[in-house]
Amino acid sequence: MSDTTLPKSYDAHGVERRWYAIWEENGYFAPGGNPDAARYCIMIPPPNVTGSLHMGHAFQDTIMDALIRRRRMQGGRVLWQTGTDHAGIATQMVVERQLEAEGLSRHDLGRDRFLERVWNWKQHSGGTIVRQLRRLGTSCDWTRERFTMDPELSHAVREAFVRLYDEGLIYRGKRLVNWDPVLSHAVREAFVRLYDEGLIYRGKRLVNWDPVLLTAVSDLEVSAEEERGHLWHLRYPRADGAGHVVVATTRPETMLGDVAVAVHPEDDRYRHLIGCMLHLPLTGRTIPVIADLHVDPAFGSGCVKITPAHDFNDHEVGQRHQLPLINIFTPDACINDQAPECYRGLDRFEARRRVVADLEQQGLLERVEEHRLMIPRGDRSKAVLEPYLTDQWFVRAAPLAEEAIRAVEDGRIRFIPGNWDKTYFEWMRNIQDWCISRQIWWGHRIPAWYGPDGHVFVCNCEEQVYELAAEHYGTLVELTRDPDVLDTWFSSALWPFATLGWPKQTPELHQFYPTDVLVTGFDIIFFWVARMIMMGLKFTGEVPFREVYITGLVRDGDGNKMSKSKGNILDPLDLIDGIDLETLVNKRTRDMMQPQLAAKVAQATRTEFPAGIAAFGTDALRFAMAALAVQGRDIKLDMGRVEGYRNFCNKLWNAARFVLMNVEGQNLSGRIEATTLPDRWIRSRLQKVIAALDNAMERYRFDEAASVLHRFLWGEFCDWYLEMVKPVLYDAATAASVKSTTRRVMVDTLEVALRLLHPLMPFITEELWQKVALLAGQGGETVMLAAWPRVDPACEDGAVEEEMEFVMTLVSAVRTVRGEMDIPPGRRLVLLVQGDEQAVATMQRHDVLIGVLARLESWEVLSGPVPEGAATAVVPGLRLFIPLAGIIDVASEIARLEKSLQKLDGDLARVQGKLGNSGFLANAKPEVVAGEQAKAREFTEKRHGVAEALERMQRLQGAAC
RNA sequence: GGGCGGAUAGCUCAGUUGGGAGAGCAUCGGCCUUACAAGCCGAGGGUCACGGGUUCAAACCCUGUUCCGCCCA
Repeated sequence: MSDTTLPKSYDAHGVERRWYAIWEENGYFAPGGNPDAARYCIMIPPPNVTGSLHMGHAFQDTIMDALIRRRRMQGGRVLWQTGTDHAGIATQMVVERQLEAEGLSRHDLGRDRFLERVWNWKQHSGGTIVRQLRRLGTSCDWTRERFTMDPELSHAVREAFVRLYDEGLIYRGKRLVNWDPVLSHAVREAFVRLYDEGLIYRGKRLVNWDPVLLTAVSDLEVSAEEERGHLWHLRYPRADGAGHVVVATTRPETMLGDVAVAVHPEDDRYRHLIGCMLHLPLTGRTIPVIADLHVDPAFGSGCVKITPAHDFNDHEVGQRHQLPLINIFTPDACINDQAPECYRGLDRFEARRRVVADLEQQGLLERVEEHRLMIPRGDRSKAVLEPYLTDQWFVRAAPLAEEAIRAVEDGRIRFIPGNWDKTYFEWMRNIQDWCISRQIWWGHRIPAWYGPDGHVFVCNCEEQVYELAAEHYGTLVELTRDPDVLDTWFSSALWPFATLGWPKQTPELHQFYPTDVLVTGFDIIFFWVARMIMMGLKFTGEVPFREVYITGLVRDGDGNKMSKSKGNILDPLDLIDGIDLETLVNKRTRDMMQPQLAAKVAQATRTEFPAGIAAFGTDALRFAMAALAVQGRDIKLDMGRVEGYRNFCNKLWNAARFVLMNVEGQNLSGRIEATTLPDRWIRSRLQKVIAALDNAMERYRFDEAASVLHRFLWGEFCDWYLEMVKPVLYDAATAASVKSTTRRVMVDTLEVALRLLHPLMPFITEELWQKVALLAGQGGETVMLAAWPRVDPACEDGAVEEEMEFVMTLVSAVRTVRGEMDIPPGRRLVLLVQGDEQAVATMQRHDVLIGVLARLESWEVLSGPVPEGAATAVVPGLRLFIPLAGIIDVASEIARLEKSLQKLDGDLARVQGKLGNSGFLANAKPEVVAGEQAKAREFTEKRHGVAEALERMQRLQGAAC
């Protein structure tokens, strides 16, 4: 047999590398079990190919892996589908940055060669994250790994697009988007009402536009933070010459695109102006004063300039009043030809200065105030976004949302914790159309072509589209393909079924769809979860998952969100492998968006981690994640906890070492007949642990699961059971059969515990299980596929647990006296007892056990008077006296007893108060009353013992004086 | 402005249909007791944010207030 002598402490690193490779090579991650076994499937939220592992992954993937491993051990046919997301903008920017370093732009290469570069990059450097994921021990089926740009998935995406378009659910339209002038493409959620039928459509709407990247961007890619700005108060003269009105704005340059001034219809200051015309300064145009309820009379002057082409609110006002749209910006946010000549070509910020200066010169600038406001910036480019009017493709979301709302209402999908359904309903019931086009190159190109007259052909297949066109025009024509690509979330929305082969009706799709649970953060309920539900229902008729477990965010030790700019990011791998301070500081200050913060970040890092971070190992990190996974709450990462669980790993390691030392080479054959109290006790406790663990896992209470296991293994198995085993095994007088049984119980309990712990701590449990399983009579290649333990009611024994409780209470009482008297553990004590026969008999039964654990010289029933200078303790049924003449510090013993008495008096008063209350006796449940009565007896008995001991001590003190 | 969540030991957090306030870390004291000093044995420490109500009984249920966080407008 293999060498079972274990090193003295657990070395996570070597163990982790070794076992993961073996698991993966042996195909343990693929769905096994027999064909009709219970199915279980989880879809991993596909991480971004350009991404790297962060704490959120460590947290969520730990939870998914624990769920998956447990189901697998239960014999289910289990699939954890994995893969990565192509992350349009992020990936395109990575490659564009590389090109920039070579002095090239994507336009120099052209679309095809650029895409080649991206694929090349993906091939060689992409997917770092899937390698990192393996370090967490995630048991996903890597043979089925998918990428959202795989040919099969692309096919699914086009198929979905065409079907939605054919049903009128996709349209093209102009909308105001948040335009990132750096990114140059339209932000997803445009704030426009549905006024058309058809689920996908194309049109001009306002979207969030990145004027640097020259694309629309989605709300997810926008981060608005409060920044310092100004509020300019401008005067617009009345056309009739009777004075002026004052409007307040944070973006004065947009006045060039104003088409009206709005006031609240009830505002007495301005009611008379409604319908009146104003001169729009600098432009020579005349605009009306209109009344609109959206105006807040309390903000600024109470008059609002309306610029429908450049503001989401104004856009809605404009629609209500049929106002024209005047777009004054080019895509890169310079002033265009719609504005007076002198401003054309100016960058928006330069234009702002010029407009303000010109107004001031004309006496039309009333005043300027300091003002704090939320400025939306593109996540990628950091450019200030502009709401911008562009042609985009949209999905009509409302019709899709109806069924998606119903699915949650009728319980086909359940959120955990449950109150997230409120957030979901709130959003779904006010859902806006989804802008799905992006003006970049990396992504799924929109399957739409335009004929010479602009007619649109939407088709899944390029050959077919020419046939369609030929049919339409009666002759072959040239077609131009739409240059835009789809929002990455469009393909993500199809992930649960596209990865299983849809639109083909594959066996996997039938077996594993709908999936069982989605584990994800609340921050993407809107962007991903809701859309998967809509698309799943639309295309498969079924929900994509039955439960959604929503996790909190992992925050740093101070409760701050982890972010690169704050420099408080922790890499899970650094907790696993450890990292020295300098490397950590470098890592945190490298490639910062705002390099001026580097010094501050470095300083904070040095303060928080003066010695760097120790290596805790994967299992410790995972266990900490589970222990901290409290529902409905963010997680403040407590390094002390992680360290504590590393210690737990070591504790477990040494417990196993001890067991192996005592079991190896011994005869372990024969049936288990748990004869000794500790044996019967630990087996009974084990059943309770199995039940509690199952219960916790079914309720997604990973914190409870972790604490049940921790308490049992450390607090019961190690602290009590293994200590109690020693006298049995080391005493030459113990019968061989008893020793043999104890060895069996010891190794069996450990083996079962390892299986229970495996979903949370896969590595150390595998390493130890390999050494322990055979000794415990368990076969099998890996703990991964060992059977999940079941409760054996025959092993449960309440009487045994009670008896053990008594022994433990007694031992603890002696230890407390020892501790408080500062008596070294090495010194053996004499114990005298006085009490009822039953308690004495129990003591006698466990004579050796008590003697060893309490470190007694001897014990006997007291006959005659209590010896002078004895410390006293009282346990149920017994008074304990420990003669300490000459050692005992009378004063401190008196203090100790007085304190004990005081506490007992308090307890007693409370209990007797209840029992003296007729209301309590009449209304409380009988078992509660009985419980209080028992407590009263116990406290009274104990109080007598303590009071007498106190008197004796006081006499002794008096005699000494 | 609307919605959701939080406030319990020095810190991070549990507390399951209302019935003697818990864990880990930190602190203090005693220990190298032959698995483990990443350990062992003890101890101290809380007006459960604040006010009112329901109840025999409230950390828990209702209500109001304060403070903090997040989402939406």
